[in-house]
Amino acid sequence: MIAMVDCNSFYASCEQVFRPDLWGKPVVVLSNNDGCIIAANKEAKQLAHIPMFEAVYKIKHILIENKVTFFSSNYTLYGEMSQRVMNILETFSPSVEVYSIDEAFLDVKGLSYIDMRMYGFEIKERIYRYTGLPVGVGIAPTKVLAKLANRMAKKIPKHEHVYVMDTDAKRIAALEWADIGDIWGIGRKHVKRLQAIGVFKAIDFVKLPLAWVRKEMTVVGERLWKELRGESCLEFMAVPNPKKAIGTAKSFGQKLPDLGRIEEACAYYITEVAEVLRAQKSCATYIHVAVYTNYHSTIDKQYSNRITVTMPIPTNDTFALIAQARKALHHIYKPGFRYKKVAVNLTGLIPEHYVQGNLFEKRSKISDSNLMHTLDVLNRKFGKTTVSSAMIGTRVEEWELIKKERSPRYTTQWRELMKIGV
DNA sequence: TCTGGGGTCCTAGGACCC
DNA sequence: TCTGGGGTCCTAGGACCC
Repeated sequence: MIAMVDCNSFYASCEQVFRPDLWGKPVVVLSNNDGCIIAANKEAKQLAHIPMFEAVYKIKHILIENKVTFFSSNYTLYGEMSQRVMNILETFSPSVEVYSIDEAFLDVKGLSYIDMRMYGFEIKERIYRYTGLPVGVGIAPTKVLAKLANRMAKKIPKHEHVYVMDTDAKRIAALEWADIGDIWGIGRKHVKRLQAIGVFKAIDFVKLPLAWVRKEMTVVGERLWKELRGESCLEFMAVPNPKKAIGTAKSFGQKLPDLGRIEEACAYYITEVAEVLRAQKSCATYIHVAVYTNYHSTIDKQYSNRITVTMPIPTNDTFALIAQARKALHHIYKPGFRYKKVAVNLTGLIPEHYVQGNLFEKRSKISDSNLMHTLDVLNRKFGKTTVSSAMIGTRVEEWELIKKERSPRYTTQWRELMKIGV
């Protein structure tokens, strides 16, 4: 059996933990740049028609009329709260797969002597008591079924956020209950095609011939089909695989016509991704750089372009990566446009001790790992850009993201601790 | 004026190798 | 008349997830 634990309206719940005055009230969280809605608690979902991913400026009046509190996203806070939840889960099973910032699978196959429903409630209650965050727990024989059990735990009130699918009769009942689009891994496109041939419920899907599923939905669909029938196909990954790509692509706070600011933003993003790269002890072979104008705009001239460069020797040296990214950017930048976004992506990631040198470059010239290590230590201790490349410049506020309504970073900054009383 | 960001996996087709 | 067969690597595009 596998348990699936996931936090309810995670971002909104994190905000509410530190704001008792908002308990029971509608709360939404906005995307980077305060562009659209990415999370809403159940009060906000009930209250008004608030479509997820809707542009904020279009529905701002609805939010204000309904007294919905909105926050800019505060990933520092969410990441740290997530860590707390995962730490608690580690005490429930020796084998935990952290699937996303707010979800994890627990391998519970060795716990057959325990009452699974009690176990689920214990998880739910302990996490709430220790963190203030509400969670749902679904327990079932496969991952896809555990996801489904988790959904039932939350959607069917009598289950009180804990549901155990431990018999075949319960599995069949679940498949009869679930719409095809409720199944993890079946997205919009497939829902349309399935409905077109009369498949509306999960039970209809598992009755389809496997050959059809394989042909129309590839091996991905085949796995889902088998998992829903109780045959486990998705590997349990207690140890995460190293990332195959590390990238970032953020919109600017304002549109930028000049190469200078874009170069600075690009250098900054490279600095960020290079830190992640070193944290997983990898080196990158390729850098992809792309620029975009605002494709929503009807008045701006549109342009976007991308380029891939190969590093002479795979590296995780921030300065070497910035130098190459800068050259790449010069290739694709064209004057006369108002740019909205620059994206950088590192791929061809290999473990740092497997890096193959080449005859013509001296390795020490390409990378100085002591320097990088010192940089990481300093920035971790004293703050993000305590020591960084001068390419980043000093005009960060001219391109950085807009976050007007960000809550305090209660758990990671002394100056932003929660205050009680007057 | 204002519309997110970071990922994974799979397949087909082209280029190339022996 | 008749022009092989087995393979790898890479990229772009599609679909999906949170």
